[in-house]
Amino acid sequence: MLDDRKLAVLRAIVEDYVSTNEPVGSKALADRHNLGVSPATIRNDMAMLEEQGYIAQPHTSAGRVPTDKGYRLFVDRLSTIKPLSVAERRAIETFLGGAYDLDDVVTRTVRLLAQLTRQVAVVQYPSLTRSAVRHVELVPIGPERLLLVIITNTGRVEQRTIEMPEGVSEESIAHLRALLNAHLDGCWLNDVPGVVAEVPDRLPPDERPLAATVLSVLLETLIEKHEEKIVIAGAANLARADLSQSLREVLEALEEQVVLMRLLGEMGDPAGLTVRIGTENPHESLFTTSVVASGYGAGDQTVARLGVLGPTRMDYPGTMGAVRAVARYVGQILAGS
Amino acid sequence: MLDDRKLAVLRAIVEDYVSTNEPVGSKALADRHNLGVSPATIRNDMAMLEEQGYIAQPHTSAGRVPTDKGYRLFVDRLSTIKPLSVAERRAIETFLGGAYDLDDVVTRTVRLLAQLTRQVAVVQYPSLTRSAVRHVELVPIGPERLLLVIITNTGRVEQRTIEMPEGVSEESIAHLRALLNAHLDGCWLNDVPGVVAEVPDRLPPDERPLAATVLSVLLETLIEKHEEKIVIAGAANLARADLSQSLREVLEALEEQVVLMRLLGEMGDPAGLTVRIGTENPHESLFTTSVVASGYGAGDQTVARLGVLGPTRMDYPGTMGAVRAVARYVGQILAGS
DNA sequence: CTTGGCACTCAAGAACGTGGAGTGCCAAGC
DNA sequence: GCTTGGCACTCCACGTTCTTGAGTGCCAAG
Repeated sequence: MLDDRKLAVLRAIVEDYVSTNEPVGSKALADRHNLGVSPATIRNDMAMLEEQGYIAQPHTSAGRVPTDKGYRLFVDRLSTIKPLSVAERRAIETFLGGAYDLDDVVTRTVRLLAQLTRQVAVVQYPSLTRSAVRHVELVPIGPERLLLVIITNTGRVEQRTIEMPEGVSEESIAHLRALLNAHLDGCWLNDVPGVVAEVPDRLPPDERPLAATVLSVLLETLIEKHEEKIVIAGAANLARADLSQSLREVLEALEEQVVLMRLLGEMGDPAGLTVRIGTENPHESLFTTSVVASGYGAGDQTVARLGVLGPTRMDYPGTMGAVRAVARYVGQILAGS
Repeated sequence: MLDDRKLAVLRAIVEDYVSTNEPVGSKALADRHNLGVSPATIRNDMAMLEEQGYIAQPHTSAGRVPTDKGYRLFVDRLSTIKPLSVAERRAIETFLGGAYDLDDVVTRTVRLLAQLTRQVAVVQYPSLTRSAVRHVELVPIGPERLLLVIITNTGRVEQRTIEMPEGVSEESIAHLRALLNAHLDGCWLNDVPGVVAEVPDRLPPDERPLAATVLSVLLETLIEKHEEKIVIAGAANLARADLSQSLREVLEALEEQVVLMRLLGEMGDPAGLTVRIGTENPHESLFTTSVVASGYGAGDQTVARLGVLGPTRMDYPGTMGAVRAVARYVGQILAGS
């Protein structure tokens, strides 16, 4: 159905369209790529490609533009991920190497990705649910207040202040802290609720009110923060790409946490690269955009996702290379720290 | 030079232009506002206002548009800050009331402000330098690591991990912690370096290496985080306002931390409302925009700033009302928590 | 199957006209 | 001296028309 030459034509169309942003005609194709055939032949091929839905004309007597389906075929079968240049790799290393805490890693990553791809970058914080407790701390601050700090093995630190019942002794607090750490150290956050349920029983009755308060806040924190944090950068790059009328919709969508979550969350393969093109996206405002995303994490394990969003008319090989490289490098950083 | 009627005309021009987004002519003015004079008279007044630079025509035979100077006069002398409606006040209270930690307060505030004004909102985190230490905590995590947590009276919590020298005992850590808290509690962050300098002298020699490490990290944290954090929301509102060609520039400017800092930082009166119009802004990309900002803080003391950015063609009275109200309310929240 | 030729289509841009909102100026009126 | 209606003038916005040229589909010959 689609012989090699037709595929070559499709590839050429995608490449030309991406670089020129103008519908590409048969003559231009014959000139710029040496396909070894005449424009007329290419026209025949194009007619067939159009019939099958891989390309379309904005109007009669205009050149062809790839459809979502065309981009999909291009990504799946006609392109190879483009490795980064040495300079780019070096830039990543120096830029991310200087980070000194998780916040810093994440913000640097998102900016780097935006700059590298010249598109909108989206990075999800390492998820709590896929992390384990490294340490729990209870710090009295003032007579009736306590600070609860939870540190995870992904370097994330959550804190909440707690109003204490009156008349709680230092020892009770120390005792509870010891107990919590004994039970929770290394515990997957998913499992925390189960483990924690039995803690009050092991305490003397007079310490139970404190424990109840602290535990309810602790669980609340884990659940509420389950709503995971996402940062974006490079929104200005959207203005460069001429999504014109839909630009505002896209910007609005990007400000909704929920949409962003779905954007990254519903990607197929959790570890590898995923590309979602145009109408494949989960939200109507993003039908004119594509998303290239990847999981990342310390070692093999995926703890969160990152990616970029841009017009469907996007340099897929380059973008995919950048996303993959950044994801890997962030993984190394997380593993090493 | 400018009698009352001319000022009334200017006010009417600003109001009409803001609401219609079209150059306003003498006839429209006479119709919509009852100035008690004929269009011809208004034309004379307009000629004079133009001569003095308060208004301008986009081209001959078009209506008039306020200049930056015109807006300035309007803001300074012709308008009064518009108090929020009861519904709006209630919305602020319920929306901000539910916040449970500083991060939450700040993100809710910025979103609220964006929604209320339908513009881009900018909120600066309460600055460290203008805060005081409330508590310092040292938490051992793992055999060779320590977590340093600094809690300020503005609710901000900073944490850093520290690589420990080997063979440090629990007691040494507890000792250092006690000493730090004794010295630093209530201490202005500005004064921390001075206070901290003498701490090592009071320790037995074998605890000094630990102290040195911890103190250097502590100081580093205070200095580095001096670079203050800013969050924005509502960028999509920029697309609605038709800054058209400059939209991209504005978006780019908003992504630069430095520009944002200057935007809020260089405003005059630290406590009250400040308005900066068009070319009064510190960055060329923002010459088509105006900024309405205010300090906020617990009690009287200003610990940071917040504000909104929009086209110069902006509803100043309404925006100023919203910014002032939100700033006050955030102040109350900070004071109460 | 490929290719050159050819008639056809249609968006984009230039050229042109025109309607109307808005102005400045002037002379008459209060 | 300020205000006002009248009036000529300007010039943008908008619609119409024409032209141009890139690009197509089809066909008959190679």
